[in-house]
Amino acid sequence: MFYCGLLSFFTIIVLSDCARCEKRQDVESVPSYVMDYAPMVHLHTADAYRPASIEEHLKHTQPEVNYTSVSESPSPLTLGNLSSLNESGGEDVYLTSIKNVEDDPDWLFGVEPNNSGKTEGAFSCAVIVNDKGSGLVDAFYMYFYSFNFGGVYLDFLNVGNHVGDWEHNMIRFQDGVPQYIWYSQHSNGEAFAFDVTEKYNGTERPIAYSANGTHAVYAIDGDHAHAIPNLNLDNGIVEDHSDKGPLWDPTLAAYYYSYNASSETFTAYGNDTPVDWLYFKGHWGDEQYKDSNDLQECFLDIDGLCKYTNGPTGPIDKQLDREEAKTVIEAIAASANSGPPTVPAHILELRRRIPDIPPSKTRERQVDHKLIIVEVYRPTSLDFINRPNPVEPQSVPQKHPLNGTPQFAKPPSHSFDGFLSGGTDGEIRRSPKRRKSGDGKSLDLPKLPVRQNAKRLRIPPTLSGLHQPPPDAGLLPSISTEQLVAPPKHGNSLDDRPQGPATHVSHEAPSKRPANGLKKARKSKRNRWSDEETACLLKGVARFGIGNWTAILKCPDYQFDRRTALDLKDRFRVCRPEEYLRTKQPTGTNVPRSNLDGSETGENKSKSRKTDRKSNGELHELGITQPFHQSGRRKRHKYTAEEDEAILRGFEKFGNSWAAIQADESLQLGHRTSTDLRDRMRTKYPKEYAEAGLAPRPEVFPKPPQRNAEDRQEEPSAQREENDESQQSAQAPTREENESAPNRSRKTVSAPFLPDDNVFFGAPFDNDDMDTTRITLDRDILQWAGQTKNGTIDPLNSLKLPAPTTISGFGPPHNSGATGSLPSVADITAADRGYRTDHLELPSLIMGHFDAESRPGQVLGFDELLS
DNA sequence: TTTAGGGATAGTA
DNA sequence: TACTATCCCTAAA
Repeated sequence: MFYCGLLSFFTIIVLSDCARCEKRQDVESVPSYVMDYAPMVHLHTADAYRPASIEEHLKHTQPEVNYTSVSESPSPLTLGNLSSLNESGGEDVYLTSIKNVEDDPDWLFGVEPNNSGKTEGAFSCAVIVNDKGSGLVDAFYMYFYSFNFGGVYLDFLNVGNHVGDWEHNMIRFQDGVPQYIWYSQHSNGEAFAFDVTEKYNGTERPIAYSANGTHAVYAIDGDHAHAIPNLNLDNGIVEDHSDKGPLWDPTLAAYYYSYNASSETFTAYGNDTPVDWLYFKGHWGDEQYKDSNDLQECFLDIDGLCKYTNGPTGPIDKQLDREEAKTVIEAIAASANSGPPTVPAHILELRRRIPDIPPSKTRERQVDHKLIIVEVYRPTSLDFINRPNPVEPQSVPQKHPLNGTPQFAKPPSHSFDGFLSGGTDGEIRRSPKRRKSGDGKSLDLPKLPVRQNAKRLRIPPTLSGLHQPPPDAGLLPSISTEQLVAPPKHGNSLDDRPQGPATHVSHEAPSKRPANGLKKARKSKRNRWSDEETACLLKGVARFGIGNWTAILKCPDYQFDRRTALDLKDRFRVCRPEEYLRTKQPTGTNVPRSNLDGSETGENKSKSRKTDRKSNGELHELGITQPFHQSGRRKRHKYTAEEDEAILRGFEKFGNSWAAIQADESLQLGHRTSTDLRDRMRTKYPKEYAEAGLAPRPEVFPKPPQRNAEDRQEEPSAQREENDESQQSAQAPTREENESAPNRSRKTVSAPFLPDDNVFFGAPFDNDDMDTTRITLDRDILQWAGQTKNGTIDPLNSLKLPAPTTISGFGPPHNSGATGSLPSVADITAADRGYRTDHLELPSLIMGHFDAESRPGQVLGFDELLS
């Protein structure tokens, strides 16, 4: 922190390195294996509530007992004096938000991890090491968030929100070797043999998935059934959702302690690390709001189904000295045979009022002087842990859910040591269902379940490539008359897409068409956003996050009128300027929704028309009650001169071994990914990149060539210079160059451009006539293609494209007859890549490489086109 | 596991 | 609206 403060003007590289310095200084005494095996946490992409500064949290809360401020509390409250509150009420103290939490104060949202995974400036993790002797060490990785959003159940029930949220992983080591790992989930959790868990990027560090809003920690991503605290519903009704969102490395901004269980004392590893706060016995958030509180909503007035619940207690209450296996197993076994079941009153009440709620599935037991609720039917925790893999049969080799690597193939052979006795936010809830193996005291841990949707559809080899425009597809004339529209200069935008299959022949009156068959470009008319479209956009952003424009655009739930992803972004920027700007602000800053109510005051004043901005009230009317969250995209970081220099040096040293460049410590590029480095090299040093035999990035949509000197003269000189430079440095290599380029595994074949004096399809036309838009093909075209083989062209064998049946003039091609359905190459592609399922897109005709002597009316083979 | 190819989005003019 | 830089996804080696 000290160094960061002094050198704040330094670059990201330095800051990043500083983060490592901090870590090293603070953890010198921490057992190395505690660091080496520390979890990496995938936050949920859509989660608005990120890890938060433990210290900062205190600045925005005040201690209350029974909804009344504690008069004798120290001021200010700090991590160094927090435990003094134990004198004022102990467990009854609630650190209560000073401001209305529904005004979305900044601190509630925590801090987005930076590129290094660090919550910059926010210590949001406490690592607590309990050395139990005889080589047995439990390491707790406590994660702190300032707010827990309980989620919406049954589509209408928002319950379980609370200020403050502590979750954790615990790893049990034997002689420095990790044996088991525990993931805390609500009032319970799961344990796995350490070896079977997913690891981070080639390291030994296990991955933990933090659920959206609740921050429950899971071993795999995807959906996870769980229970509303104190209420059990059928499996699947209530779910946590986790995904591979931003990576958080909790160790980069953490406090480190050892814990002596016999004396119940904490000792900091770092000299300046505050310790006192760990002894605080109270709650880290507000006490459950009373029914009379405007913020509180209890479903059917049932106390167990309230929107806001108590804030949690802290690390000291997480049972830091967990029991040995035998004790726990015996205790649970005993629990299964004791007493009649007791259904909590609020569940009975709910059931009485809602008859179709499933019958009671809980039983309460006293175990180790604690009340536990046993879930009779729903498999959770122990049941889950101790059965063989519940998802995949044992005989089926396990595959990695994402890349097929058999990381989880190891059979579950580890015995369960039963450190499950703790790790709860309150009472312990366990299932009596369990399967013992061996002597009944040792229980097998399962393999991790494989994500249900892990299978990835593949494109059949013969059609592979159809999902991407063939590099030379531009040689073929457009086959869609509806696309024969001279586009704007760079008409590659998605709003050029027709809404239906594009192979349909236009029925437009011929008189409206110029003689060359091309429609004149329509003057772009302003396409105003309708209220319906705007509502769709806002709902889409609430659902997919700021930045997932394409996902919103493609979602069939939302209707847009010829919009592009860019349009969506621009519109959102107009409707909610401050929230959009939040994406551009430094990590960790949040614009509270209270400042987004449409009023234009102070710094929030926006240029956008007030009528276009959407107030909180309007959002509420759309059912949007939560702040918009970010997409999982990393924040952009401009490359510094130092980085560029280092990349160039690295490239000279390692060539295109980007991973080696990244890993070279002397280059200080570890904060960029290897692909980032490739991208930057490709962008910044196209010449060097190309000279090394690497294919420059092809134009996504080839621009029309400069046809003659006149055109060039009209071009602004600066632009021309730029083009000249880029042509020299980044121009696609010629075929010869391609063939001579060494060590190139993939080559880019660029569409050849017509020399200046060539004739274009026999008809003169100006720039406006040139079609640079994508052709959008209906998937039926493939069937058509299959039917259109003749002696000259086999489209599927050449470009896998239908060839035009005529090239005379530019009238509608004779391809309108095929309307049958092709099952699904498009679907396969779309399903695989998340694209629309009804179209395939190809670049359209730009400048055909036609010889002036080509004969109108003749079908040319692809080879002829190339020749 | 790494790189290549190229699409998507952010940011700016 | 246009354009580039950066980030991202995925096929292929």
